[in-house]
Amino acid sequence: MSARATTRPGGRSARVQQSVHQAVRDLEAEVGRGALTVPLIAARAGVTPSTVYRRWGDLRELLSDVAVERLRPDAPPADHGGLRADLEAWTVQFAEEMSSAPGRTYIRDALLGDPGQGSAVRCSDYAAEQLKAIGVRAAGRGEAVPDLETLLDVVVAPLMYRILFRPSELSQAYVGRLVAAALGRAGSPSGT
Amino acid sequence: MSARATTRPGGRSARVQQSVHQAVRDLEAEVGRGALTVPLIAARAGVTPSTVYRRWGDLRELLSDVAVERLRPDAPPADHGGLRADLEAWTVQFAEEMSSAPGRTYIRDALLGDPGQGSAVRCSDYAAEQLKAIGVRAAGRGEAVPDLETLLDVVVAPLMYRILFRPSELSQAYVGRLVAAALGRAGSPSGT
DNA sequence: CAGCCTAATGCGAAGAAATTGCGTCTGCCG
DNA sequence: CGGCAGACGCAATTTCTTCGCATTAGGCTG
Repeated sequence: MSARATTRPGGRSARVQQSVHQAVRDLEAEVGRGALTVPLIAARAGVTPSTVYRRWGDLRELLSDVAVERLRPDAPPADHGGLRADLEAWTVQFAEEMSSAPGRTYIRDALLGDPGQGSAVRCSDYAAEQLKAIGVRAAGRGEAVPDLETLLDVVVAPLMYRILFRPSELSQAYVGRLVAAALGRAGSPSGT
Repeated sequence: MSARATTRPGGRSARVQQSVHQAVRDLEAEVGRGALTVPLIAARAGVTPSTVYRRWGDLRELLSDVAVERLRPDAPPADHGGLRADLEAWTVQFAEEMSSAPGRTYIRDALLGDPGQGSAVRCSDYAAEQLKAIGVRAAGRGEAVPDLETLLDVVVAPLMYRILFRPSELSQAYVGRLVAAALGRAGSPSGT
């Protein structure tokens, strides 16, 4: 599950976590991701390596923790006045962010670092929350809304599959087809 | 791209590669995946650690290489006399293999161990080849065959997304719905 | 078939990273 | 105000990683 904020903000643990996270982000930009090591990060954060090892276990879990933070949406999905427009805009932005070089790195870090897959679940939940918000808003307008599971299957899953397994271009036309396919199934339940 | 067989079978390089791969498989079963280290593997394989580092770079790439081998299909998809039956059987088997504990481990190793994503592409190609074989056979029977890209989007992608990001149960009913969705789109092109 | 030539491996040392025990300190709670 | 549990710093030890150099295997040419 990686390290979450266990103590209140202002406590020492919280300060250490924040400091280490910041050190990772800084060093990622300065020396590149490949050159990151625990001792290096610890030195920048002003803590000893053993602290990092005890809190996060190893470098991968720490990077996973940081990556999840970066993948967290910073705002609710933009409102374009209609389900199709909202969904298209969100999907385009999502595809661009995730298929970019940094995006791919964050996804891989998030997936790789956490043995219990907790990080991966959180990533999926982020997308699900955004889609759900779009759906709720559309339902408020009286529109027929596709099932959340269907959206994940038809829109998110193909995008992520191509990003992870087939590093090719994701054309806007392709993204449009995914959205169209999702809307064509409005209301049809999927489930697991 | 990891290390491939560069010399002919029987050469020393080939022997070393085979020996190291075998050591990984053996030790994975004996001490568990988490306890694997390069020096340990090298000792078992009868080579020096530096040889492993030179050929594979690091432990992750080596594990990625081995994982891809294990994910390679060992036989063409079974023939059940019809497209739907073939597709359903293949999908069920694929889902079972990939969602099992070892399957998930191999996928993660293959996916995340290779910086160039060459391993991931190979994994995707394996599935694509199997699906293509099913399609060719069905076309020979005169059946309408779904586009390969559509199959990847509608069947493979959702399965892999759930396996990687949402470690929940993959019910046979869910697999059946995926196949049904794919057949419902027979012939409609997708593309990238 | 003999001998060269490239590339991969073995070996060993040096440097870096990971792990662990123990003492200290912070900050929460009675 | 004082105790207590958990987290951190420090330092020694172990293990992993990298690198230069010598050696050898195997392919290739004459």
